Amino acid sequence: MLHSEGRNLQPFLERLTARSVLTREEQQAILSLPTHASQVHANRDFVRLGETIDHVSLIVSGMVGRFDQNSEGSSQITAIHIPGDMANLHSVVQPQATSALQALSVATILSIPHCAVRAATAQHPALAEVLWRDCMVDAAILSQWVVNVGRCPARIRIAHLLCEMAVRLKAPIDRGSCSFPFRVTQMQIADATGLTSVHVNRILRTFREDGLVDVSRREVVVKDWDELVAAGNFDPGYLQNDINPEERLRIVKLL
Amino acid sequence: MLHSEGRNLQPFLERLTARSVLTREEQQAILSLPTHASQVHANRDFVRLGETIDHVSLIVSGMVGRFDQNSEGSSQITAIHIPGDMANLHSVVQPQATSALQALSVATILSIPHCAVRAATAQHPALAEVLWRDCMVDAAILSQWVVNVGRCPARIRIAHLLCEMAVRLKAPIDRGSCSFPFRVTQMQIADATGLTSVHVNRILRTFREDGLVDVSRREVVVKDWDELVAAGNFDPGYLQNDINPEERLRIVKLL
DNA sequence: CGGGAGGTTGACTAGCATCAATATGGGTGG
DNA sequence: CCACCCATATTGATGCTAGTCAACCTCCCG
Repeated sequence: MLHSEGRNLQPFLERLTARSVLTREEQQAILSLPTHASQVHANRDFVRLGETIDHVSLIVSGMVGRFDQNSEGSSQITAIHIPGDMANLHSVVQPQATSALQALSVATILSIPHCAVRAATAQHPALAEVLWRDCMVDAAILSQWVVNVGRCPARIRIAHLLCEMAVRLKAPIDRGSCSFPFRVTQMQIADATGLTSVHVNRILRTFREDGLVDVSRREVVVKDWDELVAAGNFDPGYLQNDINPEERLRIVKLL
Repeated sequence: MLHSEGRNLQPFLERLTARSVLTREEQQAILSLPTHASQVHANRDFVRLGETIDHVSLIVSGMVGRFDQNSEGSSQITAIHIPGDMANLHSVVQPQATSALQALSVATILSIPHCAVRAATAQHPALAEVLWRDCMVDAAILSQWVVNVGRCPARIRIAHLLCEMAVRLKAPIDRGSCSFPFRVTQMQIADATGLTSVHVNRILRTFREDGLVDVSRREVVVKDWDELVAAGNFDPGYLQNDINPEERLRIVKLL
């Protein structure tokens, strides 16, 4: 447990200010939140289902999956969180976990006590709305996920996932190609898309053979971004990643 | 457009106070929200995808589906809202609709302007957290839905949907049986579960033949609740419908 | 250098989609 | 009040997508 300086919260603040307008005081309140850093290992819950927790987890490095499972025990990843994401911001208003959290590969997280977040929102009411808003973007992603899993064949589901991750990770596209680190197993892709790892493997092979994208254990190399977007029926609007400054919301009026 | 008295907001207030502690003033602020009533017809969007809206929609009677669709046009219902639900509460912080809303059969809704909701949260900061919390329950339902659609065979998906609706509608269980109004078509069930209407029809037949549950055009008659719960792997915890008063949350401190 | 997790491939199967034909029933106009 | 009509429900036949089971490979780590 290391104590960390406020600069570690900068990515989270940037996430918030990309979508909402914050005053200098509100920004300072975010940056002043107390944190302590820790490492979490892959394949081990650091938040267990049903557990009541008293802190939120900001991801600094690595990726974290939100895991649910059916009664037969087969698991489904319902969200993938990347650095800058608050993996369980919703726990501020709903402390009893309805899903488990697990790193997809080794990850660094910053824990922030609920009470600190609550104190900040009590002092700066607009922050509650900013955080609420952030949660609703996650919900929009989740909603899109239901459509993918419910109404798309495997090829589209996987292509869509790869597109979503590229956009969220802001992988720069250079002459139709891009690449980004993606340290997940095929089994984890299967859990995210509601498929089996065997089938994921076969689809990834066709992607490779078609010159669309190479997915290895450590990274994704997109060979033809436009084709991948087409293969995944991908429309990035729901990610709300490209909001112009003038469209950013301010709910409680500025003084 | 009829102007309606505050008592119409009572079901919504009850929904909120079931999970959160509100002061008398905060309760009054909810009940004083300005509304106007309207009817919406089945199979016609009353909120269109991408539209920017300036009001939220409280459902008074009937049921409303949140519709998404993939690029081939096949639609997926990502949420079913019942009377007392605010179908698009999230639009307060995210006015651009990422899903369409459509009544499943004729429904009555109360529209409430965003500005009124924002004014209420500005005056009573705790309300923002109460509303945020309500949105997060919807998100938990959505998350459960991904698991169902992604990891369960058709029989389980449909049984789970029926169980969820029974619990949310608070259908009383009498000697292992219960029934509740459910005016939806088999096609709508198919859209909710990510199946085809043909397959839904076949599964419903087996339910009838097995003496589990009768689903007609207008209502659901559960013959054997325990068996239906077993068939749907249903655990109602995620609905947070049974929170004891002492567990209700208050985030911003009471004076 | 050995072990184990994860990747790859094949053979076979099952569940659900698709297409198509017919039945039903509730709502409407005459 | 009846007849008609359209949306919905029902049923059958067939095919495809993805699951299952199983064997083997490969790479990474200790």
